[in-house]
Amino acid sequence: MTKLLIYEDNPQLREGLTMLINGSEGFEVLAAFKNCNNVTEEVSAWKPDVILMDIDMPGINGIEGLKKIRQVNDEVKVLMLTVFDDNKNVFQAISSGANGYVLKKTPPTKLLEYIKEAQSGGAPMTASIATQVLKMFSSMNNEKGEDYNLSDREKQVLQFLVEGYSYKMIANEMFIAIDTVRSHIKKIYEKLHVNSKSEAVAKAFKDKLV
Amino acid sequence: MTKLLIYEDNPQLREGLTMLINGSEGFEVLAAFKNCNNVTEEVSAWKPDVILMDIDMPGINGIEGLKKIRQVNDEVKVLMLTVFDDNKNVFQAISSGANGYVLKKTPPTKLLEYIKEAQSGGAPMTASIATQVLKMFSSMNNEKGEDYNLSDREKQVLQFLVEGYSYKMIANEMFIAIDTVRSHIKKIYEKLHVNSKSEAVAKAFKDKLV
DNA sequence: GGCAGGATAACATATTTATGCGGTTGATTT
DNA sequence: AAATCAACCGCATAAATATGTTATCCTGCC
Repeated sequence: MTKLLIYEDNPQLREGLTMLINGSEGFEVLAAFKNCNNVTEEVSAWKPDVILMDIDMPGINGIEGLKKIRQVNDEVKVLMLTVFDDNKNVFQAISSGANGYVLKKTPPTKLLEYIKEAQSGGAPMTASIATQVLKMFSSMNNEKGEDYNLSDREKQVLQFLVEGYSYKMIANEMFIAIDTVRSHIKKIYEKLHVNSKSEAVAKAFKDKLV
Repeated sequence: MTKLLIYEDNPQLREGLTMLINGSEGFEVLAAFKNCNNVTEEVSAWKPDVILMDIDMPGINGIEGLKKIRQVNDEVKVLMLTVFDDNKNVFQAISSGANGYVLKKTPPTKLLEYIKEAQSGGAPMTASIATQVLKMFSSMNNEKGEDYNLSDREKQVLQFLVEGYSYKMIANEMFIAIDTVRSHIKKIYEKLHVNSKSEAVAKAFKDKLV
């Protein structure tokens, strides 16, 4: 038996969801609320398996509600419900620990599937949402432009620079003379087209060499 | 009619997939290949709607195959097939432009659904994969952990440091004495708990202060 | 009115860094 | 056998950086 809580400000939809789910084999709605004012206490008291959370609610919205829940409970599965596949909300919800993200227009049978999927550890998403997630993901990955072909040793040295080591410390760590460290670093600067330690560090971060 | 290409090195699975899909209403396998050696030409020649791409193949693997495809075609939907939900591969595939990612053990009817979903612009993912994607997503968004409450002026100075400016240059840019720059930087180091320029720069990148 | 804190500035000093030059060794390629 | 190149090391010097102490001015706050 899958036990649910529902948070949805629209009375019709709230009733509709409750009826639908209670009328289905293996599901039970413990309670349905019209706002998140007492979400922390309610979740603690009812101990549901899955929570349906509307995103667009007056007062405490769904994202904030989700955050409140996650402060006290990392186990319960939270399925976000929304009308639009709005980029910003999707991102926020996901990074706040939502387990799934589905549009309200999802057909009833599909919704029940999604709930089951969420409960069993999946991450149900409406197709349009999933696509967005992948897009965001791939857009933030700059596939490390240049290579600069640093030698192995030079890469090691750069690594130490990034970690804030001085020449002396690097020499110690690598069991070589400080002058050799200098040589390596000079070479690194040439290859990276920079002329100071901090520029090299910045470039290492920007170009994801580290 | 959904037209497909299949890339799969295992002969049994390749045949099995082909039979399954050709035996289903509305699907047609244009061709099935055992490696990606000529993937670019093949895709250009056959113009499929969807490509099923095995990840683990000898020679050119599925990820590299995908990249080759994306060099010449951004439209075709590519569905990655894999045995394991291996973290590294998932990330690579997604950021290389895969449209979906499903496990080989997916039941036939489900697979056909996924193909349809991919074709219509969705992003079909096996539950375990979707969960991983969400995890990666939320872990990489550490919404600027600390604040260090740098003053406005200090933030400006840090910005210049990150961009590789020397004290002298910063003094010039900000119309203040070099000793004042020193003062600011000393304060910044205290607040960031570091004691060198490059450490400050590294921290600025890590904590997304810039 | 006093107090805290940010922004400004000067002075001194030790350390680190950047850059130049030179060199040896050993592995790989041609 | 000659050439190339990464890795190693030394010396010298100028510039930049790190650290300390001190002090003024202004603004917001109780």
